Amino acid sequence: MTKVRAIGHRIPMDSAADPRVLVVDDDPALAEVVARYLRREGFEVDYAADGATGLQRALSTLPDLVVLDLMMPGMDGFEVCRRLRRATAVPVVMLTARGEENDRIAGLDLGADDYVTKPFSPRELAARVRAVLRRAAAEAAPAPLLTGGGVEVDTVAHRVSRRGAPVTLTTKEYDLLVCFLTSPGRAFRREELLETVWGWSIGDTSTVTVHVRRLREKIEDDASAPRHLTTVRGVGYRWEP
Amino acid sequence: MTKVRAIGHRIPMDSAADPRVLVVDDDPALAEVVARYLRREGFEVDYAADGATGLQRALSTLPDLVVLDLMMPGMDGFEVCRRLRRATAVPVVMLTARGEENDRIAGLDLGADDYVTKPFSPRELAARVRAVLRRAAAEAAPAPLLTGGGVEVDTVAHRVSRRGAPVTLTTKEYDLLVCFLTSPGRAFRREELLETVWGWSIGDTSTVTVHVRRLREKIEDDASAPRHLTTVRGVGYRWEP
DNA sequence: TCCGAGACTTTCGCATACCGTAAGAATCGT
DNA sequence: ACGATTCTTACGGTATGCGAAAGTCTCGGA
Repeated sequence: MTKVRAIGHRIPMDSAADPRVLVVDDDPALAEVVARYLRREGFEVDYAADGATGLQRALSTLPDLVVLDLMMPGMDGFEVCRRLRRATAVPVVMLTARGEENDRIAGLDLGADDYVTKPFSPRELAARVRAVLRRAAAEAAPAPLLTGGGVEVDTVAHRVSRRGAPVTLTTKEYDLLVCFLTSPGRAFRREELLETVWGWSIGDTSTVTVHVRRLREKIEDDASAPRHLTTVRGVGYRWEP
Repeated sequence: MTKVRAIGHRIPMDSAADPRVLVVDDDPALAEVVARYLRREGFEVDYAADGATGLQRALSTLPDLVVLDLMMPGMDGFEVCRRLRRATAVPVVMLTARGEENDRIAGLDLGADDYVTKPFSPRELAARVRAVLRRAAAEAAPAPLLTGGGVEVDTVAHRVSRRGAPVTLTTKEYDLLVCFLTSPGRAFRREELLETVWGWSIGDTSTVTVHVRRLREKIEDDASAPRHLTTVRGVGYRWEP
């Protein structure tokens, strides 16, 4: 995972309950419309009528997302967003007036995840809210990792690390490692590896030997006394977790 | 395209033809004025004189947008809008009498995308119609806001900036960047990019190489030592946030 | 309709990292 | 101790990615 989310942010997908949205707007009529629509769309909606209240509510209830009006008396949307960002990573959707280009840019700078320009339809807002939540969930979802013996392989990012430290492998080394990690403890014959990793049905098995050696050099503490990628004499190699 | 729209709703931007608008109003004189103006503004206009007919027509012809009078004998605008929403996602612009605040709220609540209070100028209505169509098209677009590594992409405005400074990208460069930013950290094979961005199943992958290079030239501090758009040797490229 | 600018694609040469082979050294099992 | 197996190292060929530039394509203006 690349980005660390701040403490306390609930991830909607993880919970069975509906995603909770906090709407902060000084126009009660608008907020009411928005809230009703969002509720019908399956969100649990809370409401605050000004910036200070909204901030406090957000920090205490930790909603899944905050809909934030930009122009408010007292503490405006900018300020709320900024303070919110200090403590949490809760996604924010800004409501801005049409054509406030500068405000939009500044809003992005402050870490708003999306913006909707007034006038907007509740349907549009709901769509944006859903999209942002989807993105946030995807971002928080950890990448599937192959692990074993202090080695981690992120097959999505195509990245390898050993005790947290990044390791650069060549294609063949990578394929070999993945092969071993998907079947830890299993002994692979050289011919088998040649078939699986190289796609050869016949060939010089010393090729495997050399690549295993190179792989050991990168992921073992002591390549001449391997503890994970061990030799099975007369057969081939095996990964010890 | 990431989002599936409700059945049968044409997306105006996708079609070369003029957007089709259905006007539903029980006042033929008013409808005639509106229709004529909208036609001159480049819309294809259909007309229905009452709610029931309008609903049926909307469901059968699937226009790009419906202009709906609120007060009608028989089935009123509320009811039409509600039933329309059950089956389609077609945008709706409501025509309401002045000062009917409750109606306005209820209309939006039912999923209307905008409202115009009577009396209105045809010009104003046309402007609203265009705005709603634009929004509807934007709503169908993928993740509206993408950021990572100091680069910001506004997919709504189709605009890219780096540390706040605007950057102009060509189409392919833009598509590439969007592709990377929607899956940061993920390693893309060249063939994959060729498939996703170019739509080719086979082709010369050096095309990707060259475009990636150009993209680096524009968004990296030092294109020869890329920090975000990195090469994954033997595989392709990856975006580091 | 023709032309030109910009965008896109293809080609080519270069530098480098990678791969496979071979040959000698070391190690293991008996 | 001895043969078989594995390890280690070195080296040349090759694939890969990069950079530059020439060759197409497309679209808008004259």
